[in-house]
Amino acid sequence: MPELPEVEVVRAGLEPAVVGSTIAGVEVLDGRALTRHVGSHDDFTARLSGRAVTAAVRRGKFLWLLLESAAIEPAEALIGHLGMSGQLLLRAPGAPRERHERVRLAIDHPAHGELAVVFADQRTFGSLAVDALVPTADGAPGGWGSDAPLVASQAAHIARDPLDPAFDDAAFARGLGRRASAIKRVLLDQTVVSGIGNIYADEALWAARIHPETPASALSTRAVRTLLVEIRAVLQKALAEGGTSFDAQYVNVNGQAGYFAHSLNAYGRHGQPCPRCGGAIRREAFMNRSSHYCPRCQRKR
DNA sequence: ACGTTTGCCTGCTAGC
DNA sequence: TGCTAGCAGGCAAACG
Repeated sequence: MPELPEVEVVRAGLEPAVVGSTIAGVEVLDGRALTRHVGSHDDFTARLSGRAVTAAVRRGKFLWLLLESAAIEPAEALIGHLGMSGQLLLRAPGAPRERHERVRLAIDHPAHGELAVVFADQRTFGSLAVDALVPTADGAPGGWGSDAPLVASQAAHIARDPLDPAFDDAAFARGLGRRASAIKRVLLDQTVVSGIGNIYADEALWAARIHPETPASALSTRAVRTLLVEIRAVLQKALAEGGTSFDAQYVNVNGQAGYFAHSLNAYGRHGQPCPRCGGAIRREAFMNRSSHYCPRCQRKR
């Protein structure tokens, strides 16, 4: 389940291979991978063919490759979202098809030669699109990986993520204060703060000792500050460990799993002892998914 | 056969 | 009356 740390691992892995390369060929094996592309599959292919890649950028869980744009205005990007099970893999040219392979790009790099960039996705919630770039609202860089104050239009409504230097802590606190919804739902709302999914929401709330159903507006200033500190800590630790992998669904660009699953304190640990107090971690249905928390050290209200 | 997982969309309400 | 923001529920798809 790729969230910010997993997507950043993918971006960082892609960056040295694709920046400076030219897209030499595009194969669309399954059109469902292009559901977010406005235009036909042929249009997608035509817009990418021959284009040079100048940067690999990420905001929250969105990833985009800036495309060189001598004559094209506004400038464009190849934007991707991995959804639940999407993978971007670097392979040798002519490498055998991946299981659930949807799109393959052939790239040519002046220093590294030819390479295949493969988009594979079991559940097809992920997608790729060629998208126009728009100026950022605050004039700051669009995301990690580029200084350009541009963001892919499909990611323009997505808030900055908590590891973004331009993330506005005060605006985050004001946003929580306006919302009566459960804090967990608000953390999962990518227009409030991006990059957090079910795993890191549960982990950050556990670390901050906040019950997932606490109304966001009921949190004290101090609790909000603690929560933000813990969100950043868990995201950074997961990033350092290469992300969280439970199965083959999340891997880096070389197909390798991450190690953060060993560091989880709450997520997926229902019935096991809370590492802090020894009480049993509880799992509850919430928003069509599961919340994992310690009822003893994350008291409601 | 059903539960699991994700972001996003839709339709509703409240308030200015 | 019309707009916006907040809100909650439900959807898509594949796999075990």
